[in-house]
Amino acid sequence: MSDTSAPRSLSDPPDEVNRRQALIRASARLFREQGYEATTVRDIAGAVGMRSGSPFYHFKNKQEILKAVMEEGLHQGYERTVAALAQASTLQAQFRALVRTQYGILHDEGSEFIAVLLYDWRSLPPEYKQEIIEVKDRYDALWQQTLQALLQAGLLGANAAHDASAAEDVKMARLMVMGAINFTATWYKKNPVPGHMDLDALTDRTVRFFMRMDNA
Amino acid sequence: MSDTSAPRSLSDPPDEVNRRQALIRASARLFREQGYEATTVRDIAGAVGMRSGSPFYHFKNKQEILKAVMEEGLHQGYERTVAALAQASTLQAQFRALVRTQYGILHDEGSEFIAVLLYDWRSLPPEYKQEIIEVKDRYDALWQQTLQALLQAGLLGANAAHDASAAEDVKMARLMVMGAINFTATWYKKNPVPGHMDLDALTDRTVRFFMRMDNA
DNA sequence: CCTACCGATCGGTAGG
DNA sequence: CCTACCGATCGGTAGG
Repeated sequence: MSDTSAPRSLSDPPDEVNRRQALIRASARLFREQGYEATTVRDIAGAVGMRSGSPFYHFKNKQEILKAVMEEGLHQGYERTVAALAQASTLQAQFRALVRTQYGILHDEGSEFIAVLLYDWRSLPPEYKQEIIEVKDRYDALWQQTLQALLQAGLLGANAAHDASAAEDVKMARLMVMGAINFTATWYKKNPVPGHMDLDALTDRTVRFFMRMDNA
Repeated sequence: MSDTSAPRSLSDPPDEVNRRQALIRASARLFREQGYEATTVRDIAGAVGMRSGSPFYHFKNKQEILKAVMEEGLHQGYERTVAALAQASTLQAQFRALVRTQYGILHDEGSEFIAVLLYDWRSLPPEYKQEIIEVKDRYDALWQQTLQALLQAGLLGANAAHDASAAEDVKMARLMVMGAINFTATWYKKNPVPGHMDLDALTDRTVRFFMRMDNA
């Protein structure tokens, strides 16, 4: 239905793609707040000023909306992470960039896609999971390189590298660090009061906890 | 409906409480697999051999079942953690005990309650959240003591204690460590193949990553 | 705890 | 993208 749409002139497609994007963004916000199962197609339609049947003009069913939200999250996350890493010169700066970017991806306004990926994963039909996992692997690979180098330098975690930082150790380190960061989705709240911890302060504390600082 | 049941002799109540427990256990398993919203009262009833209306003899609505699952998890978790801590003599042994116990609570067969608490939190009605939070605070306090001592001794995390291990630092350390552990609920799978990492191995790796080992 | 049932809602579709 | 609609299912209840 979306790959065999009628031929159209070069001037009218933008709107259709914008409506689709609006649905994805609104869905992400609603899924993030209420969960996928508790969110109604009518909720989604209403959020963008449509009637209840209209989202099915853009997606063939509700599950495809969920999949699109997750794909959008991985796409944005990948781009933001690559850009952040490119700005960092030292190994330590790279780690800080990874942490700060992940916090932004999880907590920035309008950036609810990855939180949905994490917390509504079980609602995604198995056929779709494979596709998403492949994209997610490329995303995780961005972390793997920096963490591998940090481990080898003895700068990550409580202990100096044991052997030669086996691939298994790097993976475990990534799961621990990303797990701690991703879990902030369950407890971190933004701007409740002026004095509260913002994402930069959260990044500081996180980096300090996981990475050796030796400012000596 | 449940607080004004008919007066009964001292010999027949046990069964009623057993049926209620069976509902809680079955619900926990179903919620863990499918999520609260995707689980039907009919699913729950069927899992314990009841008809669809019968769970409402034990709970006044579906949300009360969710609340009961979470309360059961916190109760069991508290007891298991206290027992594990009591067995540990050194500070390091206490940390290992906390980690291993939490992994058991999250991944042992028949122990799905806390995973439900973590992943279906947003489905719990706000009125109930307050009650659960109070119990959860006591649970978290069990971690706080050990982590505070570890931080002060410079044994936790990548850096030696900075100031005097402020309460904020202890809380942050707990959120990071428990976050990493709790997040295993999303990726760790039990006994897939003989050679796979079991909970003891997972504990080893976790402890080694977060706590200074100095076996010198 | 069962039988029988109900009102409400939900995902999705036909036909324009 | 709307109107109008449908079959299925869901949480919950009455009455025993």
